Amino acid sequence: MPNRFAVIDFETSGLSPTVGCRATEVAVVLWQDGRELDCYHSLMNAGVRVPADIERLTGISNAMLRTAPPAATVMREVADFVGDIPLVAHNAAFDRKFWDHELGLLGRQRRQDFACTLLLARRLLPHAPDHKLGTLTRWAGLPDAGRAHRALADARMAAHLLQYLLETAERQHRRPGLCHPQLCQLQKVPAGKVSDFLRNL
DNA sequence: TGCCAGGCCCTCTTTAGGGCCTT
Repeated sequence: MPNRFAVIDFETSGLSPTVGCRATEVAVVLWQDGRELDCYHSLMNAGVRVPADIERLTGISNAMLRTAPPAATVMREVADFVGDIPLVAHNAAFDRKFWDHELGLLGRQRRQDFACTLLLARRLLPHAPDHKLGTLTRWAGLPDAGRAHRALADARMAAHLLQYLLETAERQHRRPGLCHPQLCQLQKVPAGKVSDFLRNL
């Protein structure tokens, strides 16, 4: 059975759907056995205005969104693309709440858990300068995937980081090929118990 | 005009506070 992951990243109009923020761009990288198999990427028009500071951060302008496909169309496509493949994101709590919210607007529900490269990096890479996606990418010497804070580049960076984390677990703890349920368990283990947890898997 | 969230994790903690991350 191949070890497959759907690594997802949203760009949004703000930090939380609970205050009216919506997704503006989504990308999913289908990652299997250390390489990208396929990807989905689209801007999405949810009918919200992007604040100027977020326009500057992401480079996604309101003019770009006016001509983007409707959010509902994009979400149907990306949900069908992902299917029941296990999801991964950097700071998954953020992407999970937008995934759940946007699917909810379609009357659909999430079908799988999220693994989080931020939580995993805090456990497996405790000596990194910090655990921002960009910092970890540079610190670990991972490939430059393009402009940061665009969904496809960030999803590709997170996919390479996931691979680096899997290889770190293999190199440091002799645990090859951790699967998604094991990653979801590992990300909740107290930082001082990582070696014990991996040894006893 | 400026601000808005929330889960995780550490510590000067646990009857709490604040930094880290995401946009």
